[in-house]
Amino acid sequence: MEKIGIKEIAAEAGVSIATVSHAFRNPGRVSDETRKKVLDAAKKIGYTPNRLAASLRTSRSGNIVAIIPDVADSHNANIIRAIEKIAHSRGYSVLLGDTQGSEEREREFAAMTVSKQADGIILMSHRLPFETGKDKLTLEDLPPIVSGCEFTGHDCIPTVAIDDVQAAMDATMHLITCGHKDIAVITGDMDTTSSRDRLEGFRGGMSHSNLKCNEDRIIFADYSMHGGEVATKSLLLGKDRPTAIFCFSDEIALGCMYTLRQHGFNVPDDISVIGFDNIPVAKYFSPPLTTVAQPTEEIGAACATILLDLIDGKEPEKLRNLLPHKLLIRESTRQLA
Amino acid sequence: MEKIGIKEIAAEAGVSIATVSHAFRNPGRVSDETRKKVLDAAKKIGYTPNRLAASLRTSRSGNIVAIIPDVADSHNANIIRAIEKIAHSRGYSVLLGDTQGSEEREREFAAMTVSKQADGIILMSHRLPFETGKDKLTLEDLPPIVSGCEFTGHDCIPTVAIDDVQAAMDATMHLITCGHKDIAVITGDMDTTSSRDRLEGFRGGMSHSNLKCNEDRIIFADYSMHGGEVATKSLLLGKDRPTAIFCFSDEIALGCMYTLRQHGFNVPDDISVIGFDNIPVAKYFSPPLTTVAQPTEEIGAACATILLDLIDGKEPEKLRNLLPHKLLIRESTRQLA
DNA sequence: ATAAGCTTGTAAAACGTTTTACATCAATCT
DNA sequence: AGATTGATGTAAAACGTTTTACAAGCTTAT
Repeated sequence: MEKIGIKEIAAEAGVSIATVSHAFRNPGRVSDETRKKVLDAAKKIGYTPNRLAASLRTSRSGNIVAIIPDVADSHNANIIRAIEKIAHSRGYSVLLGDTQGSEEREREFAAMTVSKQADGIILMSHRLPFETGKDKLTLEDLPPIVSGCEFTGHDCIPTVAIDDVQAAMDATMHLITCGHKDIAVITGDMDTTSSRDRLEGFRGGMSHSNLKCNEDRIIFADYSMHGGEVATKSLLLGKDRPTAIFCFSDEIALGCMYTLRQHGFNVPDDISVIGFDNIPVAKYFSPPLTTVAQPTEEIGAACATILLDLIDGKEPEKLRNLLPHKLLIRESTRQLA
Repeated sequence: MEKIGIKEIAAEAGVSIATVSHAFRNPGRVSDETRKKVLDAAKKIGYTPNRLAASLRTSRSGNIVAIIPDVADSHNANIIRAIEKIAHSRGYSVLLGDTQGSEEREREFAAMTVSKQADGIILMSHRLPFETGKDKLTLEDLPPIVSGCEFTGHDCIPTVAIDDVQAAMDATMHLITCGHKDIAVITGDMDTTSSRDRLEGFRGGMSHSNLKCNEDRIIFADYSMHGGEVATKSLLLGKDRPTAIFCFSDEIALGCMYTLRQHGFNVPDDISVIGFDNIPVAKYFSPPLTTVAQPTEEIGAACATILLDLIDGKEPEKLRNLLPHKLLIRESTRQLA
């Protein structure tokens, strides 16, 4: 299997390498006749262009890197899948940047844009993975980047997310409407803006209904089933019980419901539980989980679309893209008698 | 922000570009003194090597591509995460190849090795993503590749998986030991070797126990919650019910249990359900799912390790790497009175 | 018949590294 | 002293494309 490049097919077709390149990239530039000659030669010899060489020349890698805390998290995985779908359809590949929450790894992955391995970044984190001298950044200071589901605090960065404050308020109001007054919260990682916003939404809902928000009822966890498990245990240590628990992710809710069951509580008879995200398993759970659905498919697609447009030099129309969420009332919450 | 490459730092350090390259890649090749000069200059100017250029020269992209049917599938996602972890630790990045089962996309992703975008392939599919003239392949005919969880039928390809036949037999024997005689099966995609092997294991377990295997009790589905849902509905159409259902994945089992519940059946009181994979949510489900655990972390790690060794030119010790599975008896199966 | 304008093809310079082969110099050996 | 060796630095050739600037030929307009 000897090397086979543009040079070999140029020889085969009896033209120059420039012509071969044009035949592929720039069809209008050559006559139909030569183009056919070239294409035939390429097919005959079995030629596949070397993307590395092309990338080097054009300084476009054709890759984007997705920086995510955890691919195995159901919510993230669904977003990633949507990202990959769009990227692929536009001829890009996606590099997986699973960080397990480590800022160091976020930076390593982000650095792929400077080493030219990637043309842009989709960032699912609340922090910017760069040393930034200044506070006030502009789009020009950064490689093409869009952030998903979290806000970095730099408003020059296009972001796609839902309105977490409003969504959390909706969830809270659902509980309150059901007659719940003593509501506990299990947050995600409070470094994230999503958790902070959701907490703000919760507080808003409570105060809007003139309900007191008992600080002891706010348990801090991280976004995982195990986090929900631990948090719920600590919640159950106290003497009295809340009548409802608002979990800031579905995974947390699953861990929470598991622990409640273990301690002999029935959901929703004894305690109502509401989740957040609407991961695929939520519907199938027992009881089916009431939750606020995020449009994961659309979020991923929007992230990818905006990023690729950015790479193509198109300014994004909006910097702040808020997609609609939706409260899904299933069977893990109930109307209080 | 002007271009900054090896050339600029050579100028800054007052050496040749060859020396700069050596200082980075080949420290022993230059004196400590010059090395320091170079490194200082690099740090001062803020230099990051262009990986594309290096890759072109060395014809090593530093990427591997993971070809998976669906990243959002919990079992796959966990394997991918393990792959990424090992790859990253060895300086490689992983390109996401979500195929949604499409052979065309499998081939597109596999072609990345010929276009030099990737140095190797981790294949989680039962079919080889190449046009192969011959039947009898050797390692030399292929780019570096290892297959995970499925067998392609070409035994020159290193594979890491569990012993699906034995694992399914273990699951079946558990059910039989519990006193079940009328056992239904919901398979995954029967194109896959995993499903075929599991079915074989099931049959083996039944016949080993002198139980008749009723073909009507075998329902074909695909590996998803929805698949489990549909299959279970069809299973419930018949007059009599099996006392146990063996689902070929946990996701199928979740869909199955959901549907059983919807039809008023209690698991495990009315019907026992056993899954396969031990995805993270299995433990948290209600009832906690009895299942056969796959060592996902180890599978992913082994795939990555073997592939990277292969890329480095090391022959794999074994072509067939069977990792141990483990039956996890939880609460979705019960002893028949 | 000359100029102007297309169309089509090409030579050659990039892109930013790595690596080979060679040059230089000092130290060591005979 | 001359030869050998080892350590260190460098020039220059790759790697496989894309793209610019130019050349050649042909058509059309004047």
